Amino acid sequence: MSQPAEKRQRRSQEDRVKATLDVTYEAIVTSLDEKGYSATTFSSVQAASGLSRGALTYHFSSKLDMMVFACRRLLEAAIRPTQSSGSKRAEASGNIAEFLMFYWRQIVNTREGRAFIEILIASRSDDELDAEIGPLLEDWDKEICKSAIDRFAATSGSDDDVMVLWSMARTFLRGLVIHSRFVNDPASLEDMVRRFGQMLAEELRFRGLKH
Amino acid sequence: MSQPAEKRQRRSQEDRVKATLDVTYEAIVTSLDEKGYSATTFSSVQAASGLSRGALTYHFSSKLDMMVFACRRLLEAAIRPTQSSGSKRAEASGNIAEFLMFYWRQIVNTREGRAFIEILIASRSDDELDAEIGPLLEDWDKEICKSAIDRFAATSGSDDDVMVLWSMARTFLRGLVIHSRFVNDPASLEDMVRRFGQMLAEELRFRGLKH
DNA sequence: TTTTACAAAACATACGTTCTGTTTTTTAAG
DNA sequence: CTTAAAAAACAGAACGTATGTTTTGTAAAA
Repeated sequence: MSQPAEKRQRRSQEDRVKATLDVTYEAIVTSLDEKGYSATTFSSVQAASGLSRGALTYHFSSKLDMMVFACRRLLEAAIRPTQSSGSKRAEASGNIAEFLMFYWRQIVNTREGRAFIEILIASRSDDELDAEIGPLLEDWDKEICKSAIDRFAATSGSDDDVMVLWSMARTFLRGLVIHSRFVNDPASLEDMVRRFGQMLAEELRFRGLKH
Repeated sequence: MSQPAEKRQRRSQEDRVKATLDVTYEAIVTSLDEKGYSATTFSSVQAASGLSRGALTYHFSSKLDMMVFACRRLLEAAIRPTQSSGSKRAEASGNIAEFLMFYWRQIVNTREGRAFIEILIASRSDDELDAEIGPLLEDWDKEICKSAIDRFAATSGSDDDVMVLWSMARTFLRGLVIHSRFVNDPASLEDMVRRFGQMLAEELRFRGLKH
């Protein structure tokens, strides 16, 4: 039988694994966002990825393993965009409210953001999951607080205030994902982001910028 | 065999059903809080309630039914305490921040509050659940907004602002339940409640009280 | 005596895991 | 450069368990 020239090319093991893990990650995120944590099964990831059950069980010895893997990548992905061009633009404007809207649209209210919340909620009741990702979350939170201090200054002048205020902002945006259950209009959620942004702007400014 | 005099007394059907449903409700809430939505099964509710499988399946034709029942009661329970003595005391102080702390401690960060969040998150991915409770949530949200207008006034004078601000407060507190995954110390969560209460107090005051 | 309320077993299904093959890449000898 | 053995990557079936639901049987109240 003839086989297409561009297919069946020889790939290194490294490339094969990377491609498989990338596809798997996307499938897990999609499934978490659309079906939730408990309905994110080997079967659902299989269906969303097109991979075989064997491929999944080869790379992940258990569902827990799979979720820890996804969580690690999600944590990385939630740091990277704040160093992107969109972020820089929002930061350059000096407008805290605008930056918060960027954070809502590009980080929290995304497939990845919602998938992350599914894992967070699941870890509340799943002791094994909590034991695995708990330390990761604490470390990540500290890192986020650190980079918040680099980016923001509080009107009070206190760095502790910066950490508390930015933690509050993230807290609020995650709560907004839940609040979406009560309202039909996404615009009203963005109104709340704007409103919170105004309140936050009273307490926080970008470092190195005159107010 | 002798049977205790106080037991085996004749009860009306109505009383029997009420007792069974009350016990079931408490068991569902406990299970939702401690095990999460997906692990809240007929078995787990059975174990937490001491009831038989037959008793549960008699009153609830499906798990969905059971959750809708729990959701209805939770929504009622989330309105009642704001008319309690503790609430009145916090309100009488005229201190918005204090009232928010009351709301956090007595409503959101409770077994019931966390159980409710489990249902909210589950309804994000469960279409059948969403179809059942979606309308309930919208109605309930409107009721909450209404009573917020009765209780609060915005410094801007706008009733819409009252609704938005109090929705934001509830949103923040729900987000705080998620944020508890990142921090070990419950006190730091309460610090955030206080801080948000300060910000809220700039925008909101109790009606009928001079500021 | 009929209906309501409860009890408990039976059932099909879907899950997480384990296992036995097969293909692909790597390693290393000739 | 070829080629055979070894290892890694993948494919898919098999297994035990727990879930939601249905069914059949019993006790209490109307």
